[in-house]
Amino acid sequence: MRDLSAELLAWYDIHARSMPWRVGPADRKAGVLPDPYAVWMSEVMLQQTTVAAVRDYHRKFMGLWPTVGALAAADDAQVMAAWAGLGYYARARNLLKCARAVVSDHGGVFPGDYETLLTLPGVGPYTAAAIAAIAFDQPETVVDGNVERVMARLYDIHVPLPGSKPLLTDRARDLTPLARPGDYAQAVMDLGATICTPRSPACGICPWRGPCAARAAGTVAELPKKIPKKKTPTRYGIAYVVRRSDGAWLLETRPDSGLLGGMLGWPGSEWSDDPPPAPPLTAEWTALNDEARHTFTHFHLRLKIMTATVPTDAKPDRGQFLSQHDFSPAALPTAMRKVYDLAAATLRHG
DNA sequence: AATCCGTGGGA
DNA sequence: TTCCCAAGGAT
Repeated sequence: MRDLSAELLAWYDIHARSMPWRVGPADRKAGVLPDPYAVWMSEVMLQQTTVAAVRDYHRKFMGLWPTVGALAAADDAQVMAAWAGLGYYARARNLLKCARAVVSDHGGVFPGDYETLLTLPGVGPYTAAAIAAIAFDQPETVVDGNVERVMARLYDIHVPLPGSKPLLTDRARDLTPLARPGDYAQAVMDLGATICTPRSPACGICPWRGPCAARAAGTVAELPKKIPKKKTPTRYGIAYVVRRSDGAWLLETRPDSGLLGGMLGWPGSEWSDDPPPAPPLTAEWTALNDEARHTFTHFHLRLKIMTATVPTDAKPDRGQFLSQHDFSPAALPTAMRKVYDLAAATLRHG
């Protein structure tokens, strides 16, 4: 078989995407490797998340916590607030766990081998391989969504995902070169992100157009096959936005596990499959006409919003008041921020 | 093994 | 509007 990796690396030398946490192919050839901490940070943020969304967050985190030691010593709530809006909040909790494990178990230095990386919280097969290859030039094979798509097409594999993952991983591993493994890992992903895209791939300018089996078979557009997913249900709930007369907001920190775990949010009802009953007519509550709508990975959410203003000696059963000074809507996950955006207009007072 | 877990952009 | 999708991991 021809050395496909050489053709891809030649393409990468010209077309590599530039990112703040990356070291370009020219510098890498001169022996320069990126900061493992910055690479790890980028890889965790990039899990199921677009490069465009990650850029600002990566810059913010590296500015606030420039080293793994600084992050390990950070306040949990500040890290969660900084992550707000990026999604998949278990990543933020594991980010802290991982930083503290690196400090306590590895002397504050990121391990460079796949097996050890795999033991760290929030670091799975993909991320361990990515850090080992990109930050330490170890010949590990990254298999993300891009690589799965590229392999399925290159070898015209019609077995649907996720069942085909082991097969696609084997193919990807066979292609991984011993030379320039870090560049190669980034090259395959760049190819998938810019040429071998899910819709309307640019096969005409693909460095692998010659050996691509799906292109020869005319099946590129239908690959990779995937198990169809069921449609997302809708759930309903009520959010209570309570403001004290001194301007403080009533908020609660959600439990560490589950949806929006560890994040700040409004007290509210459970979210159920049935629309909530009409609110009882009382003088104290204001029911907003608009409801907050938000779509999570696996369900749509519609939240009725009830607002109230209470005196400074009010004693809430749930949550705690955050002063105007301490509260920022930017610290809320998006679903909760949407509630704030709708409620705040009715709760502006001196 | 299958399910859970966010978000924003694009077709 | 609706659906798909993006550098997955934990349970």
